[in-house]
Amino acid sequence: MRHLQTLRLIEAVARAGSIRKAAEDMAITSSALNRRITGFEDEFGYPIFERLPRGVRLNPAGELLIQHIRAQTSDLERVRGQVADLSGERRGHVSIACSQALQPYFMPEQISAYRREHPGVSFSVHVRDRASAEEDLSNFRSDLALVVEPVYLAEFEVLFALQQPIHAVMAADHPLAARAELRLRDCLAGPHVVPTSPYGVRHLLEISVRGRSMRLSPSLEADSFEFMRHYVLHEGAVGFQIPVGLKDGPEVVSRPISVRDVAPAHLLLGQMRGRTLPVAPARFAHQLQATLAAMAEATGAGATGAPVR
Amino acid sequence: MRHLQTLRLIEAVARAGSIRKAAEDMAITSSALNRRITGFEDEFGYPIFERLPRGVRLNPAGELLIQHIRAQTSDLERVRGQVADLSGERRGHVSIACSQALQPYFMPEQISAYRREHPGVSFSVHVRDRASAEEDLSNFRSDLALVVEPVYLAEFEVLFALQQPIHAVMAADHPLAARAELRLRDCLAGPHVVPTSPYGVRHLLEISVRGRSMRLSPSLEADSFEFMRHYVLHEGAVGFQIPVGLKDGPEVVSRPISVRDVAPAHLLLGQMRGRTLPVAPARFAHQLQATLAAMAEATGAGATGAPVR
DNA sequence: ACATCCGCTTCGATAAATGCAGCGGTCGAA
DNA sequence: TTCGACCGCTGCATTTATCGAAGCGGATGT
Repeated sequence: MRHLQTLRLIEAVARAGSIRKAAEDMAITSSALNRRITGFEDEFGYPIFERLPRGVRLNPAGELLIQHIRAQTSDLERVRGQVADLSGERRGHVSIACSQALQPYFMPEQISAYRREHPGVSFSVHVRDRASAEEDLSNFRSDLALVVEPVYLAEFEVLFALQQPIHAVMAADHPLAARAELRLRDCLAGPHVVPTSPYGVRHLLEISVRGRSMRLSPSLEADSFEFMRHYVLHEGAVGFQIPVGLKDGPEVVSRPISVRDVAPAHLLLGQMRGRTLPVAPARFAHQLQATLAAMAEATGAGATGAPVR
Repeated sequence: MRHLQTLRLIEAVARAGSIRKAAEDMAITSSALNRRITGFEDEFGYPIFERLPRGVRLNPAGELLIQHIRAQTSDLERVRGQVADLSGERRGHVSIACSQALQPYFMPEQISAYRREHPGVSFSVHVRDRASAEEDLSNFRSDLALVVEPVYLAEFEVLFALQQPIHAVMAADHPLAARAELRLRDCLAGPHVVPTSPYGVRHLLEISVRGRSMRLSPSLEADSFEFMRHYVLHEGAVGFQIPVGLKDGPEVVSRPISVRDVAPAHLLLGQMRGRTLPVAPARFAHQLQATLAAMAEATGAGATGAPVR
């Protein structure tokens, strides 16, 4: 799309922070790029960058504009996908931001299932904590987000919500593994490992201990659930995770913690508010909804859905 | 905005129905225009026009694209307005589709009041029947619509709703003018004039007589309320209109018809669903809401509002 | 059969964008 | 303070893209 070239260049400059750097990225000379920027500002009527001694930065007008540019670029992609769709072929790209819990089992299964039906659709997966997942949505870096306990719900339009009780994760021979359901107090009595604070599970644990006679005193904090899942084997410690990110094996098992102690985690599927998704992301969202609804059905957990626009 | 030139040309071709005609409209040669079209189709990946013996027409892909183009053009206008707004100056353009009833008094007053505050804002007013007003919204030809009894509410997002009882319009010396409230039967007993069928008032009258022992037998049908308002003077007939379009004078007066006979008309202010309005239209919508709410307050009529996004 | 209108192509002329080199300025380290 | 690095910006020659004029072949309606 050549008519978008100037807009792409503007975005590159905003990203690089300097015209010369952006020029290198985009493989043109800085003079040419500079003239395109100033030329655009002239016909736009207002400057969009403020000139600093060491480069440029978007001014408020530029922030407004860059948002438009991103929306516009992504919308053209949506149109192209719809056109491809009515030519019979389903192709396109799905970009999804998701919590780490979905990394090992859920997302790989879902994506490969979708790609079996539509091999022309490619994916990009961004593992994000709950705050930056939403940021990805508003920057059009991701079409969808599947997050545990999102933070700012302003720009986040919920497509489906599923509750999952927090599970304790431990070695199969851990004493607590004998029980079917655990109390939080018992989990915290021994050595335990918890995620770092940006994560939803940690957030829920913090809330649970607050105002009670319990305290998190983790022997290990980590931002990798995968790491923690392996670590519990070595120290006989207890970790925490939601069931969607778990699969009991011969070595590691998980047991639910009573919802009297820890509120269930909300797993939310969402998109940017008001945006019309391209065909492929919309259909993939449908598939996710269906899968999550089936999981809710199976476990009796609360779930609510909304149609994907 | 030069980078939009190709898109504008595409729209011109779609409008003109032929490349040569559009070329003349846009003051370039048909060969240049033809190359831009085919060039765009090439990089877009799909043809967007179907070639007919006597010209071209958008194919389904083109319909999708033209919708994107319109949305994109209008959104850039919105951004520009917001930028102007944060530079202190309020300027921009408001395009509004409204029912004929609002033509003589309401809209002129509202627009001049707004322009007293913001002289930089220009307006275009399109008088539309209730069906085509909504069509205007979805084609981005109008930012706002203020319509009596809209038809298809799918793309129409209601910003404010006001109920107004139908009034009978007649000469000041008409016998019925002596009463404070009229019955529909009395109005239809003598000669009466009614709007043509696309209009909301006619619609409500049709519903009222249906299934009762009354019948519309208009001595005159017209699509101009202004014309009808003058006509009642000559024949001693009764016309129908909602109060927002009326102002009693020495010659012509209006009297409400009992709501037992005719349901009140719904006067709806709306925009295209999901669209973010530019600053000027959004503020003007606010003003309209306030005025309509005050009218509702004064007459005790039902009204509901929603915030303009 | 004929004139008309259409989309599309060719080709030389024209206008626009680009690369190159260089100017003046700010900043941080020597 | 000096010096080098990096910045945005600007003339100038050159390359690249775009345009206008003319014409071709096909479909249409008279």
